[in-house]
Amino acid sequence: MPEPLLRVPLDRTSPVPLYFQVAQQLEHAIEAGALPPGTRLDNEIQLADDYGLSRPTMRRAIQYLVERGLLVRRRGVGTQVVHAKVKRQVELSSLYDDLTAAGQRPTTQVLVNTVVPADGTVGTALGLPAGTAVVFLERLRLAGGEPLARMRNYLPTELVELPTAALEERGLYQLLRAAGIHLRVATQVVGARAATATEARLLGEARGAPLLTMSRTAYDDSGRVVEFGTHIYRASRYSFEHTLVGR
Amino acid sequence: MPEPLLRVPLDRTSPVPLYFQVAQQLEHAIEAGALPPGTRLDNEIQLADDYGLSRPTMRRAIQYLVERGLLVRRRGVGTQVVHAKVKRQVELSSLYDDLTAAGQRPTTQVLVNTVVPADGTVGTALGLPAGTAVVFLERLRLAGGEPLARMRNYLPTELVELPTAALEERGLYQLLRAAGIHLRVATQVVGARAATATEARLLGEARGAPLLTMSRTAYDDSGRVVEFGTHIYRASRYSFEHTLVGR
DNA sequence: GTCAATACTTTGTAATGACATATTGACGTA
DNA sequence: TACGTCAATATGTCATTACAAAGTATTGAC
Repeated sequence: MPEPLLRVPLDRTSPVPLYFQVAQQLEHAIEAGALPPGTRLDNEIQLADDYGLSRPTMRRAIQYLVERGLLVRRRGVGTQVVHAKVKRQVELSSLYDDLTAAGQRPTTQVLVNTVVPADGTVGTALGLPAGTAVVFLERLRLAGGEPLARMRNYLPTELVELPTAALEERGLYQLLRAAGIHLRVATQVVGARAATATEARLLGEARGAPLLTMSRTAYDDSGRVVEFGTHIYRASRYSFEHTLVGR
Repeated sequence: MPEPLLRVPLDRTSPVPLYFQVAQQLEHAIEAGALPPGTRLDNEIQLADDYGLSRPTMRRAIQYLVERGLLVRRRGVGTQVVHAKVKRQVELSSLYDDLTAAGQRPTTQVLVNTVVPADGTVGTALGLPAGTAVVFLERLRLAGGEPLARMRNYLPTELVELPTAALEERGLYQLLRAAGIHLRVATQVVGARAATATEARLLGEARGAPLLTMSRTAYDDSGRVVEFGTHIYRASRYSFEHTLVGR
């Protein structure tokens, strides 16, 4: 199958790496339907030649798309398009970011912003002895005027200043980033349970209504625990969606 | 910080790639605590030299661990250990595999194994016109003798033979793999809702009890839809756990 | 005509060399 | 002392080359 892709020439003066330029061009071609699922790409030597690149650079571009689930490669066979559109890799993002990306314009009510002694669960999650003072946030997140989630976060006190006004304007992760804290890894658990009376009232659901629960521990560049959160979402208005890539 | 790691020499005759051997050694050292979070590794040139490898190979080993969230690199600074233990990357696995890996010994009851016409939802998910005949499976998964999930799967008829006896012995994904079908990409949505009376009875929960829901569309090597499933899990006994890696 | 050995294609792994760029810290000067 | 500059250090990008291994197709023998 020939590839008469009209290609934008690469910009070697750009700070954007060549492999990334190529990967993006391919990704656009796939998303635009120019390379429908099942298409076999030329072999990497040929492609490298077409683009005027070396084979490692071309491989790197292809590898990037393989890892994102757009392409599949098999030795002796070739490279094929698997999937036209990837929702977005599971990534370390916040609810605020997700909603903003979806054009939802989220708002936040800060219910609690104080310092409390850590209980056992919070202590172990943050790697601090129980009883240590930690920042405790409780926030209500709304989208389109409707309550969506109640979020509870615990952070080490010395980490960053979090004024309530700022938290009503921006997401927690945005504020952390602005403070030069780079989140790198997180472990999270997603489950479900029934709403208590208080939770139901807050979220505008019936008592006993099913809620999605998510608890997350997020780590820094340097391995420090930055944040531990336990959140509840209205199951009627929210779900977690992502793309998995195998092998 | 020096690195007097006692290293197993690399096996150049092994079919296991050198970069992977190195990555595993580092991973073990990190998990064993020999390289606690925050440790700065030697620079990659030094490391390559220590192992007797070229820089690209050493880079590849490090890169692998960076992508899994164990290490962090910053240009001009160096490579640091972030996190000692990674739960397990979010991967394209089946409930059966997950339970087996956790040592739970799952069992399966096949409730329905038949061919039905696809309704609208199933049709669009599988990319077939509504009304097309598709294989319909309904299975009850138990762990430790207790019901855990009810799973409904829809598959194209021509894909593979799925005898009920085989489905009681093995997981669906195992059977697909055995038939030479390589799952590559999947998109899934995790939510929650209340159990209907029938569902509650089947799973041994009270009516209205919160359930975790997961629907997944899984794709082949070549981009074909292999399977569409809508599953419900007892929230009291199951949750989704994974590690996210940022940036 | 069938089956097995072989050749070819394509990706996978690895080494070597070169230059670019971000970061830190030290040094020197105002 | 404060600030800017520069050097040292580390990772990031890219090219070139060679060989290994897997999968497919072809060819040849029986």
